Amino acid sequence: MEVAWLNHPSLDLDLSIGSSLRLPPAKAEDERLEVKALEAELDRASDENKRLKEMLAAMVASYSTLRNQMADLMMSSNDTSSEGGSVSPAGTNKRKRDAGATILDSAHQYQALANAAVTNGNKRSSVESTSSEDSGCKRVVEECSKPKISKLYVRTDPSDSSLVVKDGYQWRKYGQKVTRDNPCPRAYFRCSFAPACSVKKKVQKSADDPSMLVATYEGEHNHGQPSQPGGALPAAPRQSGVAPLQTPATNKTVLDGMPVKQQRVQELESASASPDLRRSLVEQMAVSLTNDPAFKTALAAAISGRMFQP
DNA sequence: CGTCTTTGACCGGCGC
DNA sequence: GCGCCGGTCAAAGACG
Repeated sequence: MEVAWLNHPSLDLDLSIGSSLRLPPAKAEDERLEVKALEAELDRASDENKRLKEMLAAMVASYSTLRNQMADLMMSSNDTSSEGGSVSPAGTNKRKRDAGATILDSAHQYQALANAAVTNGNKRSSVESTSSEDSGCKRVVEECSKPKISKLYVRTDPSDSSLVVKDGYQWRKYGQKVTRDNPCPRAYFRCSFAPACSVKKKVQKSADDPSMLVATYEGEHNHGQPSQPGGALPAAPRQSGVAPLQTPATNKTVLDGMPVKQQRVQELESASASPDLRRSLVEQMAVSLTNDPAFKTALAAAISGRMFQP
């Protein structure tokens, strides 16, 4: 992964134009006032520029750190698969699923970086995303090697012990276990909307980040989304169906790009969409956009371009 | 009263 | 074969 957008020409935010605005001393008083106003504006722009550069530096540093950690994790994963000695804190990584957990955590760290980018970017940017409101719904979907298995990462309140991931479907909890590699319990859910639906869901807090819920979907829904606008939706009092953010079994990823975004826009434009649905769709679109390098480049260009506007 | 959650027991796969 | 561990079952209780 490259950070080529950081080298974008429009990201050269160095403002050294103050000296070119000096006026001859024989100007009228109103012109002096105008010059002062312009200088004040320049000062504000310079401060803004300074803050933006600090944010960029922090983001690059975070990215470098996480990339190094990712490389370490990948190397240790290879080591444990080729050698008997394991240094994993989870103990003996003898089982195949442990290797998968390592990959999962790596993806988790990349998502943490993406979330940090969203948060930092919204502090000063004129582009605001509802996902920065920290409502516990920053999500990303990672495709797994196996078909019909998908993972969903949901940021939630660390103090919230409920393992509920609102994805628009109706789930029935049928078990809970404390696994060896994670002190947080893992909850097992089955789709309760259709009795014949074989989709299962496992939800567990991340061992590294208690504020991150990891939902693993297995199987494929053989019915529509219960909370889809216009669709039949039985009352689900305990688990308020919010937005059908994705169909887990289809392994559609929000990172894929425009087709999903266009679909979300169409859903957003639907007059029958509930406020919760629209909010969640906006959140998903924001996450999707922040994972798009082209969008980042355009955003950086817009920010830098705006600063030089009169 | 129907549905859902909780939780201990049970089952099967895997490694030693 | 035994023990560990993840996943599932099912009875009991909670809730609206």
